[in-house]
Amino acid sequence: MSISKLNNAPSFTPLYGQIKILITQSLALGEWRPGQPIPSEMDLASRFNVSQGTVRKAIDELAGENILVRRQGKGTFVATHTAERSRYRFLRISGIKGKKEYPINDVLLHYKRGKADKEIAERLKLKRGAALIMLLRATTFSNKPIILHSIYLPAALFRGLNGAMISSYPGTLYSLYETRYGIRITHAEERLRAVAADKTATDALGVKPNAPLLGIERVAYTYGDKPVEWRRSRCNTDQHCYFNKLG
Amino acid sequence: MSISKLNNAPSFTPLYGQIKILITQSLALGEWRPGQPIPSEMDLASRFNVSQGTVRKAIDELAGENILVRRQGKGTFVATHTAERSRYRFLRISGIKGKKEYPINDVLLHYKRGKADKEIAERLKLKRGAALIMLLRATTFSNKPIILHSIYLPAALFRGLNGAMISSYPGTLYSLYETRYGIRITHAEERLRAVAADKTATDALGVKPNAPLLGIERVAYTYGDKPVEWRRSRCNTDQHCYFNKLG
DNA sequence: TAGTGGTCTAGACCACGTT
DNA sequence: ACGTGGTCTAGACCACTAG
Repeated sequence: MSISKLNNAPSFTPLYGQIKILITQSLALGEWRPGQPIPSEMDLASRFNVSQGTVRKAIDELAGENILVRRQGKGTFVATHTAERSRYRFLRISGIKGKKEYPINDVLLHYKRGKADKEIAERLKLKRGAALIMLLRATTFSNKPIILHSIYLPAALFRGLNGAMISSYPGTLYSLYETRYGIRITHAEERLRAVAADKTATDALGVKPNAPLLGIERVAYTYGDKPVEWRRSRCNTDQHCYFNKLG
Repeated sequence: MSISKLNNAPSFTPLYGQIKILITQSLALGEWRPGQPIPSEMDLASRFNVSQGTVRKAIDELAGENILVRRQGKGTFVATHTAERSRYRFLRISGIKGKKEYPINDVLLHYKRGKADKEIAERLKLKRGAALIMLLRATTFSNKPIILHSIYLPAALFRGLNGAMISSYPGTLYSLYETRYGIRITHAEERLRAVAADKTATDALGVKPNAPLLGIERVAYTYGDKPVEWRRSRCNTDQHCYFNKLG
């Protein structure tokens, strides 16, 4: 009834914060899988010897971070990239006009293996020269290639991954990471700039040389702020743009 | 003790949601001013005839939306753009290298009045031809102009605003809206794309013609999703970029 | 009908800032 | 010492889903 009694010291961590950490650990260890329900609030309360209200506050925060999803009357579930709903969490580009629904697809253009240079090693917190998987991929709207992605993955985390697996997989890439490798992307950081189209981009996107493109660098993380993927994307913003809300 | 009893109907609004609306109304009407404290949770609880916990939940959400700011031991305050802390809430551009602190300033280049064309009228929910104030403004980092803003304001909301007021004001533009006109920007939506530099941009930013620039369109809102400002910005991203977190 | 999350209450106690 | 927000509890009742 009071882990907090062990914690009168300088840095005070509330009970619900400790519960949050315990729940996150169970998630990271795979005790509860994406898409599956976690135990009810009452069950967790008795398991951790706290009140339902304390568990509730921990779950509230995890739900706010899109780690868990609450469904009234049904239970609390581990968030998953498989749900169609979450497609736009990590795809902030959409069409500029009207609200037509575009069919969105991804095409794998190139697959190879290589080693981390200084920049990628820094971003992914790897050692320089660590083995990487490198993908070149295009996102199409209405079958027109709009975004070109150069994607870099630590080979150690994705053993056995190959081009055929990616091409044949029906969902998003993050859904593949989750279902095939148990790696759930929880959050990401992006840096945007305007760049001139290079040859790779003109070929893949069908734009003129030096056309202005929206350049996006992204580091994607899993539980515990562990970086898992780095990508550099270039987007043709003639008919599409990047949406953002400032709160 | 139960406004909610009036509300067994199809759409159910919890008590704390109603309290949230009441608090927001007091804010919009100026009963509590930016930077000032609102009444304590206990005071509000007795004022609204609900428990402290219900007021607490309402305030929690408003604090999550950056409408209010909690300070333990001191009270709950109306958020303000005057605080240095909030400078970066609406400025997502920063330097690319190291973590040097750049002196950031704004320069007014041009001031005029005009009428709303179709696009601006739509964005600001005005009638076509409504009176506007138009600003051309540059944001400088280390005294170098990096971002050029074309800003459009409904003249009806900013009576008497002129170039001298803006140039002599020491804080951010949103701080000026707040202190001089009682209009607090609460949130905004942005659309980003890559564009080629036009003459206005080459002159103000010192880049080559057709250089790729990051184009940002923003609609800024006050309480009740009321649009108050529209701006189109162009940013030189050679040494700076736009940061974003995806949750 | 039973089980889940969602709301609301009342009260105790803690952490923080000010007086 | 006092008042503020922050945490935690225990219990009642509501809303939603499913068998």
